[in-house]
Amino acid sequence: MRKYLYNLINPVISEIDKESLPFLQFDIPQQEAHGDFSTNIAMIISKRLKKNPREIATTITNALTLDTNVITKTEIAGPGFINFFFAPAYIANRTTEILDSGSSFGKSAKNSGKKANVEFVSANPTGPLTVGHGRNAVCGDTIANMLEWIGYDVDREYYFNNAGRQMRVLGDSVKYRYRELLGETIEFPEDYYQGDYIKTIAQNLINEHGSSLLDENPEGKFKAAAEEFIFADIKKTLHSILIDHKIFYNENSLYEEGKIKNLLEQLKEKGLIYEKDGATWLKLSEMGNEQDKVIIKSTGEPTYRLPDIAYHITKFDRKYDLIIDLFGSDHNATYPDVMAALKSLGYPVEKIKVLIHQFVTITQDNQTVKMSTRKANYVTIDDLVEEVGNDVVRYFFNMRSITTHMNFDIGLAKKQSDENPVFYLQYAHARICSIMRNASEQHIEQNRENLSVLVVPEEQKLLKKLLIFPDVVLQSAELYEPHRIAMYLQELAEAFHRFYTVCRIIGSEKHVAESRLTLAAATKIVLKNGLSILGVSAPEKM
RNA sequence: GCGCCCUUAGCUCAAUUGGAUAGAGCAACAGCCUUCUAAGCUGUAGGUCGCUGGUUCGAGUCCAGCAGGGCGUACCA
Repeated sequence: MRKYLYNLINPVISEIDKESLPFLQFDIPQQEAHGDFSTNIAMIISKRLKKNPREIATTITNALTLDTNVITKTEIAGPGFINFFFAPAYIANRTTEILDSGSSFGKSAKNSGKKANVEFVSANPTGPLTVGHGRNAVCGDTIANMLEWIGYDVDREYYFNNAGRQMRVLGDSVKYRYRELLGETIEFPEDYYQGDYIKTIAQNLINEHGSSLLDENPEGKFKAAAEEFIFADIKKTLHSILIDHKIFYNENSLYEEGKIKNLLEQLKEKGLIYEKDGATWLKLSEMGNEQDKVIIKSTGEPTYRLPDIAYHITKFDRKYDLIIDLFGSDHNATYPDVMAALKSLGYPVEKIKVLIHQFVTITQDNQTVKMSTRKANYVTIDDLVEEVGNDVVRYFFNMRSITTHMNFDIGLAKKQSDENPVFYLQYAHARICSIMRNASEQHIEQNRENLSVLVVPEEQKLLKKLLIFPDVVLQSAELYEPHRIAMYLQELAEAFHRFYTVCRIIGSEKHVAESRLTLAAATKIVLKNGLSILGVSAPEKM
């Protein structure tokens, strides 16, 4: 419908003021009285030509020749908006497009042939995934889904590091528990990993090796066992909320494949690093950032910046057209350094989109819960899924903009799971399935021949909602904003529930019943498609 | 101190990217089930869009300043 309008207006605008053409766009007015679409182009031209916008709008509308089967009327309103009213029958007949496309209604080939990489979660394997990781995990996966819907070939990637201090402490924590379980009296360090899973890992080692590992280096079998155990747990957790990364990229491989060494040589060659106080510094101040930072400590160990830069170079080497990094706000100070270095090395950094989500504040009994993996003070994603189910978890994290500092009340989430908005959407889907079952028993069949009978306001509202779905998907994906899909589905479900209340199918006149059933079928398709982007199931019964 | 983010109804959050009368859910109140699922629908009430200026046809949205909150600001990741 937008395209139709565009083709209609375009020639007229070209004649009045070619320069304004790029600004031509059509919005859906908030108020129904303002029509199905509106454009502010007259106001834009007005600014450039210094003419009265309403006069320009009149000129435009007078120049149009309308097919009243499609557009019944136009009007000029307010300061100079032009509003368009589509013919109800025309709208009703668009339903067939939804039915024909089915499970691919809403998909676009806009980016077909392009490859995207979405890096998310990327938590080091030191403990189970917590509710704190939930937002990153769910939003990352949903963004990947959205990109697939607009044509990208998407790789989901998880970057981790099993070499640093964190992991050393982890291995040592296991060894302490190992000795403890073998009867030794130990004093477990306060800043070591306190979680019970450490004991489980130690017990597993005892079952397998007995006491033969007492002389083993904590960084050897202990760390390896911990990493393996915890990673298996993380993958299982992610899988339970429908997340399966294709690539697990280990920082170690950057060293093993000589990528770190290559990078250092490149940086040296371009004069971007220097030595001071026994450490190697990156000249970030010359790249426009605040201050120089250390990339190799005086101990000879690199800081995280060096591997991070090398890692991102591999993403360029792997020929991605779009590279998405999803971080929590605690990383917001680190990526500008990496970006600056990549830019100085001549990489096309505009292909990288860094998305920062704000933290979810977890509250329990009116108290803020400060999550800490070290202190084993956390609520895990597993706990939450077990309590409320993966649909609620996925919907919850997807329903708010990632820029919002979201609040999550654990008690409320558990208690009010029945009232969670996700059920509102799923209920609409289940209702449709139920109608279809009943209609089938009554021998009412879908029929596209008489769709123009769908002119009741509730039918028209629902139809219009359905038809904008592809636009919503495209916009959400291009803005990397999953919550827009969730908001849209909420509105769609509302439109359906109203339709359901006012417009009966069984018992209505044959043509009406058949057409309404067809409309319900189209609604079912869109609900299911939308829910699948969010990773939420569409139940047949509730 | 500096950087990024946030401040909208009692609570949790939207707002078509600068559009017309700022909207949902929860909580509150009043209604609607002998007909397709009441996990639903209808209605009432609830607002100085943190504050002050500025930009323009038009500002919750952009700019400046101020106040409050979150996250950072390492030779940790």
